[in-house]
Amino acid sequence: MQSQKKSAIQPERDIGKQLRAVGITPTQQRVQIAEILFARPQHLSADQILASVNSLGTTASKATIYNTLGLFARRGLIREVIVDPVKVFYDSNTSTHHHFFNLDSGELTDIDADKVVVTNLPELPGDTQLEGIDIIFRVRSSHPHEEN
Amino acid sequence: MQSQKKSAIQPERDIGKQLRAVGITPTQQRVQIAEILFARPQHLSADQILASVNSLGTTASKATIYNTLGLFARRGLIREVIVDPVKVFYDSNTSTHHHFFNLDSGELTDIDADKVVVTNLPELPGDTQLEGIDIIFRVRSSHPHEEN
DNA sequence: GTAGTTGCAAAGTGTTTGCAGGCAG
DNA sequence: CTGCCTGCAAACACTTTGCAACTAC
Repeated sequence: MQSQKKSAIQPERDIGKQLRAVGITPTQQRVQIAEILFARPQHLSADQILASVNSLGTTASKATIYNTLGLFARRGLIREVIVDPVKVFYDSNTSTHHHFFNLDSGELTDIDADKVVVTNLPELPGDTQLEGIDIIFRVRSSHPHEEN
Repeated sequence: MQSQKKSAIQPERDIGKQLRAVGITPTQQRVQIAEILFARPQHLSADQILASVNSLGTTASKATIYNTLGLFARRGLIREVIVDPVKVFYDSNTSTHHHFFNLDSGELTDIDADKVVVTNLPELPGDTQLEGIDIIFRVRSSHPHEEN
């Protein structure tokens, strides 16, 4: 009984544990940022996270946001999604999956891994190891569209 | 005989035609940029193109490089490759294919379309149309690697 | 107490823009 | 001649960095 816990009751504690589990000291700011990200699977930009953190009382600086996101990503807690030339998205869903990227709205949507089957994997260039596969379906909202 | 031409003899003329074919006025700079890009299938950044153009005698400004690359991409002459958060690559190979991206060297390599078979295409989000599919294999050079 | 973290502001990058002068047709 | 291009420099947006003050443990 003492090893059981109802999740979502004290998220802070759990998040602290989660961070420690990957060797990250759980500071106020990091826990705050993690709470926002891990609340549900989602795609957020550094800016959005900064805004969320600061609207929740505690503050974090831009520098800390970027440091923390980079750290989380290196530790595998989140995934960087590079689809927009202008900014990076951070995805709190780390299970294998892919994305729709709406070029008009800038919106990012998940695609279940089993929806896209990749066969015939190519052989890697000499002396490299695979870090990850990104599959992005670029879509546009269907209004008639001028090309210029 | 008059409608035959040995390619690569007067590339400028051909490129002029190619540009006109997609409704682009072939100015000096645009032809110059197109020549570099179309010389062979390759992946170049705006910076690299600027350097190439300027080392070839004719000059083009940064603004013109960006304008031209954007224009070429919209007209389908080249393809923008978004893999590096820091800069866009322009790919003069417009046939369907995918990429290896070496995170250590920043190098981009082609993968033939038939090497990667995607089955089970997901259905698009309501009211959108597919613009393109990007598949990127992120790899690292195989030296032991510290994570921090 | 001490290593590690944070915040601020300044610097850095790639890219975009405004506008005067220039070139293509 | 006229509208479209080009170049310059300034503006931009995102991200990174340097360094002093602060916090976790």
